[in-house]
Amino acid sequence: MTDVPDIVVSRLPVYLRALQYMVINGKSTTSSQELGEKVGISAAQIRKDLSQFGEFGKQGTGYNIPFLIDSLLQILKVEKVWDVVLVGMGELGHAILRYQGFVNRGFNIVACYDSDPLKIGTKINNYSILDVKDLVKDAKKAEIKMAMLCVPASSAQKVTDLLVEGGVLAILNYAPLSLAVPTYVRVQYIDPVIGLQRMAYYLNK
Amino acid sequence: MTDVPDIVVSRLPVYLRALQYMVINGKSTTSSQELGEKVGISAAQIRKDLSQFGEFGKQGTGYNIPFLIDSLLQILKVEKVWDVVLVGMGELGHAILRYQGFVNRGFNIVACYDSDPLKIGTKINNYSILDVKDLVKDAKKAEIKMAMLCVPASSAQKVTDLLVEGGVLAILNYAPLSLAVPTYVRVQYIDPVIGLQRMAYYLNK
DNA sequence: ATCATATTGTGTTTATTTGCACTAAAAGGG
DNA sequence: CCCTTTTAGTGCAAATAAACACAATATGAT
Ligand SMILES: NC(=O)c1ccc[n+]([C@@H]2O[C@H](COP(=O)([O-])OP(=O)(O)OC[C@H]3O[C@@H](n4cnc5c(N)ncnc54)[C@H](O)[C@@H]3O)[C@@H](O)[C@H]2O)c1
Ligand SMILES: NC(=O)c1ccc[n+]([C@@H]2O[C@H](COP(=O)([O-])OP(=O)(O)OC[C@H]3O[C@@H](n4cnc5c(N)ncnc54)[C@H](O)[C@@H]3O)[C@@H](O)[C@H]2O)c1
Repeated sequence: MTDVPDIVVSRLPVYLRALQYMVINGKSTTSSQELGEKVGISAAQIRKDLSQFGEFGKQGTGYNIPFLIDSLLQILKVEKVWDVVLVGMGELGHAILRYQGFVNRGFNIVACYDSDPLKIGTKINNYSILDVKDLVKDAKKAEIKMAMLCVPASSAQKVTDLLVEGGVLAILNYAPLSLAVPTYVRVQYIDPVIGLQRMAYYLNK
Repeated sequence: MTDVPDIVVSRLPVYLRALQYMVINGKSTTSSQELGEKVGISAAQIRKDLSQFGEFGKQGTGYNIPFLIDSLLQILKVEKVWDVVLVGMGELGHAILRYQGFVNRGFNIVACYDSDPLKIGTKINNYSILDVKDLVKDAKKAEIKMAMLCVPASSAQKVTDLLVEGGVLAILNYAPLSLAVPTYVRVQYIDPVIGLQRMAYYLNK
């Protein structure tokens, strides 16, 4: 458990999402077989992954879904809600701020920033857009560990450096470029075009 | 070249993106070393990946960036622009439709669909929102191969089945759940919460 | 109580992926 | 022209990941 491979960790949120969906559909137990079919991963793989963290199932009967969900929430450290800041209040930043799907999965946007004087001070959904100049200071003060980055590619590295200076350790990057960060900072990339290009390879022209 | 591992293909768009960014910054040659530093992948890995498709560099001098970009565009089949349909014109669908970053990377939204009678027929950016009832027929007729899915989780599988029926072979899914599709159909997932949860694991509470 | 069935957790094997290290080639300087 | 430096492409080894297969155990039916 001290040294779980990244690739195992990366699958856990997918299991969690599928399990939470099962609960919505009124199910209370499942098996590695059934879960595997839902998420497109082999049953053996799922059992191996989970075995990295303990024993959560029962032979013959499978897994109790609420218990497994709870265990995964603990493992992923999302049983409490993390404070997150959002930088870049353009088209995408607005959509993200209005999205209701974060908080019930462990994340709460607590502040949003922009550099455009016309936007700073305006209000959206109870949020006042703050000046990015205050980002480092604010993040340090509130001990913010996570951020979502929605600025144009041209300023993404600059803002990333500010986030790192402010003590942020995890960045969800929507800008279409690779970021340079210290090894202790994690980045996850959201670039729909990368997804489309990965699939285009397999199409016939 | 007939059987390149998925994982290799999945890295190519990342290389491409970094190379295109280098061009913007006025560079015309690079090395596996330099590219590797930009994207956080070892130089050896990059050389191995590219060697799956041919020889693109020159010993001693590295890679000519425009040539390598062109080669990657060919390999990924994005040197032409693919027609894509968008289903689900809510908050996110609107933001995606207005986003200008698709077409210069190989993808063009040609139609958008919704099921809400209040939305069908309304106009956004020269697009008329079409009735999802026509999706299968339209997709077949226009031989659409790619789609972006922005409907709520509760209707995502239903719409997916329509897309498959319409002949779509690649789906970019924004709904927070795993989709069931035939083996010949590819899906890429965009779920920001999954990204955040993957990082939360590494944070200290 | 016994048996058939289901299903976990895991040791072992197999497959895949990455990294290493070297050869070959290209460029530039003196 | 020769030497030094740089760097691609690649065979091989090491590391990592996935699949297999089975003992152990739980359930329910007869
Ligand atoms: N809109 C989409 O659907 C979409 C989809 C995929 C990716 N993206 C990417 O997300 C990012 C944002 O996209 P968008 O459409 O919202 O762009 P946008 O231009 O509408 O918004 C960018 C915002 O960032 C602000 N900004 C610029 N520099 C800043 C800085 N240094 N500090 C703080 N704020 C700064 C701008 O003032 C603006 O409000 C881009 O990188 C884009 O490529 C957007
Ligand atoms: N808004 C965001 O920033 C964001 C972020 C991440 C993920 N998502 C996900 O993206 C999806 C869309 O999000 P949203 O905020 O735009 O939701 P939304 O409710 O605003 O929009 C959903 C749209 O889909 C349409 N729809 C419903 N059923 C349909 C059907 N069968 N056929 C065609 N259209 C149908 C609805 O009429 C509506 O217009 C959701 O699954 C959401 O979880 C959204």
